[in-house]
Amino acid sequence: MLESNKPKDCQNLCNDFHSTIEFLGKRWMGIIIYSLFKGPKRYHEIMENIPGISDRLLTERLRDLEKEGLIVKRILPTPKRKVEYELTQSGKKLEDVFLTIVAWTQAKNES
Amino acid sequence: MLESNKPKDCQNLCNDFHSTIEFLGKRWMGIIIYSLFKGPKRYHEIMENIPGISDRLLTERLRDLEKEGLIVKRILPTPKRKVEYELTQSGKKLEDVFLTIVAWTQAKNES
DNA sequence: TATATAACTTACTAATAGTAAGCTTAAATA
DNA sequence: TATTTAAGCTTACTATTAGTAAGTTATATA
Repeated sequence: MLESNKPKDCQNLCNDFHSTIEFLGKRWMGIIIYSLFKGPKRYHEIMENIPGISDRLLTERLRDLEKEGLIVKRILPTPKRKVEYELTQSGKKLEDVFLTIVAWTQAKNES
Repeated sequence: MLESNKPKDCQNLCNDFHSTIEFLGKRWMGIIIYSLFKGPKRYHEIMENIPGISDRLLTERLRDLEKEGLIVKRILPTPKRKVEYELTQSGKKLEDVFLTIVAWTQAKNES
């Protein structure tokens, strides 16, 4: 997904930016990642953290994130089926990006 | 737009992040802003910079950006109708965010 | 006068998101 | 033992958003 739909005549910087923002910008994507910064979470915990999201889309986004290597899914061998999602190293590094976005939003709302 | 659809039980940081990413994450939004970092551009110049975008969506996004105060539209009094779009102070400050995204993408692609 | 270009607008189709219901496995409770 | 409840999905369908194609207005040039 990060590979497809590349604009053809803009530079590399622009390509890097475009592919990433089109992926991270899909509905709910950002906030799903955001909710995992504090540590691994179970499916229904993520749902509870994100009012308004549907289970269908949550599943779809989690698959996208797995495919891109930003999260890992772990099925725990505990009684009562337990599935956990955790950010990979790559995923965790997005925290910088997210903090910059929050800072920008706050600066904007103050002025 | 930055105001609507707020999740109810996540903290302020999370609200700030959510509203902003849902706005910036709309299709083509990021790359339109990106293309204006180098300075004001005319409608068709933006189009030429962003292969794949349609004129309908470009117009729609430019209106959204105006409404949020991230760009200004300027109709120049030159012969041959000339319209220019320029980032506001708020808009220009997004460059930090964007550079962090590019840096993250490059780090990811290298590893 | 005919054609071209800039910057849109409108109408319509295709893709993506949202809603609602159902499925499966296991544990908890009656 | 039978029934209910919960987690983690899947499927089918509707609504919203994006993409495509054509039309509009005003000036400019051949």
